[in-house]
Amino acid sequence: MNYWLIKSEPDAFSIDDMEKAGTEPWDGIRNYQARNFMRDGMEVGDLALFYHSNCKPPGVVGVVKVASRPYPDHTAWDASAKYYDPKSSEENPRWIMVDFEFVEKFSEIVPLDQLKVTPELEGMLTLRKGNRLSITPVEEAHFKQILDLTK
DNA sequence: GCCAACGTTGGC
DNA sequence: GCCAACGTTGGC
Repeated sequence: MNYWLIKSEPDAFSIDDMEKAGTEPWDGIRNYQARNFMRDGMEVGDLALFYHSNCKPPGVVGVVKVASRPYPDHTAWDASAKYYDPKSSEENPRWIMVDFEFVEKFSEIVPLDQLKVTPELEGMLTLRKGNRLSITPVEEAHFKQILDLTK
C-alpha cells in the first residue's frame, strides 16, 4: 500500500468533477518522474490526496483511489489532442496513465498555508520549494496527518 | 501578471 | 556531454 498526492487545476478538473465522474482516466501526464511513479510505484487500491493547484487557495481537497493498473495514454497518439506526442506510438507507448476513483471530498479544503505550518509534515515533497511534480509519493505518516487536519 | 524553479530541447 | 534558450508550473 502506497500513498500519493496528485495535483489538478480546479478550473480544468476539480474534486467536484472527480466526484461526478466517479472514475476518471488520468491522462496527459508528460513528465518522466511522474510517469515512473505511476509505472513503478502505483498499485490498485493505493490512496491519493487530491490537490487543487493554481487557484485560491491551493490545498488538499479530498481523497481518491488508484482504480487500475497503468496502461498506455492513447491521447499521446492523437495529433489533434492537447497532449499529443509524436514520439509516442501504439507499438512503443512513451506515456501511461491510471484510473482514479473518487473516495472522499473534505468538508473544507486543507490549505497549503496550513500544510506549511504543520511541523509533522516537514520534509513533504509537495511542500519543497520549486516542486512542480503533478504526482508525488506521500509518506504514510504524512498522509494520515493530513487526514487528521480535516477533523 | 510576475517570476523562481525546474524540465526539455537542440546546437555544438 | 555541455549548456543556453526556451517552455511550463504554480505560488504569490
